[in-house]
Amino acid sequence: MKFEAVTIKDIAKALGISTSTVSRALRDSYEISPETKQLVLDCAETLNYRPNPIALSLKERRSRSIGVVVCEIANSFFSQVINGIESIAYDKGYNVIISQSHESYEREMMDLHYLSSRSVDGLLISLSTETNDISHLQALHQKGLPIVMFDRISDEIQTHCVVADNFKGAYEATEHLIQRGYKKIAAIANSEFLSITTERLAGYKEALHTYGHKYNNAYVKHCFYGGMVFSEIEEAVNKLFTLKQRPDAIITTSDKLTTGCLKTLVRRGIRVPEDIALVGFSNSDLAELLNPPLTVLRQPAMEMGRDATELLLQLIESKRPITQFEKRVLSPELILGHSSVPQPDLQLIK
Amino acid sequence: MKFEAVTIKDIAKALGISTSTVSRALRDSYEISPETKQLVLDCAETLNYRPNPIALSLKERRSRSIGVVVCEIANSFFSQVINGIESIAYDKGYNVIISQSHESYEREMMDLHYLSSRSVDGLLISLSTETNDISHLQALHQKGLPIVMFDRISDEIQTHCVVADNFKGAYEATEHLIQRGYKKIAAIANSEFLSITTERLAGYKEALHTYGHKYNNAYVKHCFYGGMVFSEIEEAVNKLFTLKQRPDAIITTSDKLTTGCLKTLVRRGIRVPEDIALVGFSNSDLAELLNPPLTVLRQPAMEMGRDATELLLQLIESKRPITQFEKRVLSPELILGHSSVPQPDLQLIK
DNA sequence: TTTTTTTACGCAAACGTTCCCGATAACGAT
DNA sequence: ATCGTTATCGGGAACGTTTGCGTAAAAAAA
Repeated sequence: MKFEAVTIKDIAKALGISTSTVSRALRDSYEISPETKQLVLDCAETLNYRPNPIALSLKERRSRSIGVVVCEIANSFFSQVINGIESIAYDKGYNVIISQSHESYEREMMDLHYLSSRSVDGLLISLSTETNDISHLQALHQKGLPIVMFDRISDEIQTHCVVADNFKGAYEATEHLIQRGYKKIAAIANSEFLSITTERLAGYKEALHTYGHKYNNAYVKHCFYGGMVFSEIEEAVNKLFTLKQRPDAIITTSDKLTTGCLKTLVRRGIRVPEDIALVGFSNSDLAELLNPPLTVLRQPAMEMGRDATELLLQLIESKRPITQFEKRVLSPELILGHSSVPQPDLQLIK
Repeated sequence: MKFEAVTIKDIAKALGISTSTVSRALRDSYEISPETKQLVLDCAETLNYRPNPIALSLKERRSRSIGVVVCEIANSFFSQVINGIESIAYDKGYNVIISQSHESYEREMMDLHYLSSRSVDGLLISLSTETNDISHLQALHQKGLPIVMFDRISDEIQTHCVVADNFKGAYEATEHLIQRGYKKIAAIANSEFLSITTERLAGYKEALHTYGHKYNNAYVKHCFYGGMVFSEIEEAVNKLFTLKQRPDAIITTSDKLTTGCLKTLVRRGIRVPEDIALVGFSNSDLAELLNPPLTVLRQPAMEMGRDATELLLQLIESKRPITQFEKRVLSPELILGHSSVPQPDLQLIK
């Protein structure tokens, strides 16, 4: 069932020379005569020699692969991030090993353990919604594993980070709703553990404050599993709708929450934006095709992936330990749809 | 920048015994005394020993990793397949390396070369839309690399396959449109190279034939890049709309084509299903939220991934060469939306 | 007691590669 | 003739692990 790969030994044997010579010839060392080099190169060609990356990894003590931990691939934002990661890694000859936490802390730990046992050279991670304690990451980091965090970060680890300007995004989305005349703006957010939750809610609150709206705690609902469990969103929406002061707009803080919220509203027969407006973070390509076309905050996902990977490779390939860390903050983009247009205005559009 | 991992040598040195003893103790060999075993185990524990998988791979000549080649991760169908693949691989201790062809033949070749040089133990692949010649795959297969194909397969390679019942799916979708009263049903399909194209169009034609509709060649448009190039879809739609006998329904044969087609129609201000009906293959979770809610053919993606992985691991772990190959055919599911409901019926629904 | 068996461990090779040290030969300089 | 250079190559250790074989001591059988 196994096919025998051709090694430098085979070339050496075929040519009657030593493996060291073959190795050096292939690496174009100066101490090999041009003739021998050519001989080796030709022989390697005809035998279809491929260097064994595993032997190389063992020798050089690096695997030329990086680990990626995200909560879900089947999520527009993360799959776009991965595209960014891949594009850079591929160019630099690095292998990308992707694993999903499925928003589970336990699973994240397993992934991390798995990746480190696979001896990846570095790690890109966006924390799971359940993750509160990051001592497992700390441990890896202190052992010297280069780590770059993106999107859902933690400042308990001193390293490079790449995030969207969550505060600004949420601020602008809320401001947008206010300017459109909405008065009672609710928020459905992720787990309180997550950095994005804190930052986005802060932007939301700040916008309310700036425009003289007062913050209502009952208007903010948290979905611990970030929408992985659908009933969570249903419950959040239900609670908002049973308030005496029913909100007239909702802002959601992540992809899954946004589409999940819309799904709940649609299934309950609540009209958007006539009954309630909706604006949310989402990187779905289908936002404009939804009913109604959604006003979304789109993160520069691909770019985030690229940036994070560049920073990681920089960390990996640096000779001396790096102590100055960078936090890149990219701007999200507010893309207008119809889900945030109050009824009178809507007539004008249609 | 590198952290020194603890090896069996360290344990051996610490305990004053040989590495072979340590190795055997860790593997719970019968020829090691219980006391020594305990000693080694304890020592490994305190030193936080982790076996080096690279050294193991080199020794055992297997990497315990499988390669996956799909055209795009950011595609509901494929990300769901990957979830299925991952779930099985993870259980069996296999690593999954994902790479994307982005529907490019050249890129697929590079991916394959990369994966094989990475010495994966097996390969799961769904061909790119450009792929016409599969001699590169043949070569790998003949060298003994276990391969399982899924979704977009080729019967030029004798191996396990996992596919949806494309014929039946397309037949049922077309039948559905016919029964709803549509008379002029067009199809927007993928590259003619792809197995799914042939099979799905065959189902489409068969349904037309069964119900006495005659097949019109002008009603079938191919998108060579399967919707990766958006203009392709626009062009296909435009051509259909310039026909003297304008079609009253469209069936699309893949996820990207389905949503791309809807996007084109929406942007052109064409109403669905009032002006034209739409049914397509899609695994998007958002189908029901679209405007209009889409009637889709949903493939059992997760299950396909799981099945394919099981078959692959079976191939990999088999002692003797396998000559009997299996082709698993799973049923897609027709999920009704509003995009395939003629106008009068639509009144009733609303 | 002697012989055999069992128990418990070590030595060393192997996986494919790189690279530090030599080693050899040719050649010019002394 | 001797020496130092230079060019070109090979030997062998090393990366971390497993494993076949050998062997000492201990236990069991004779």
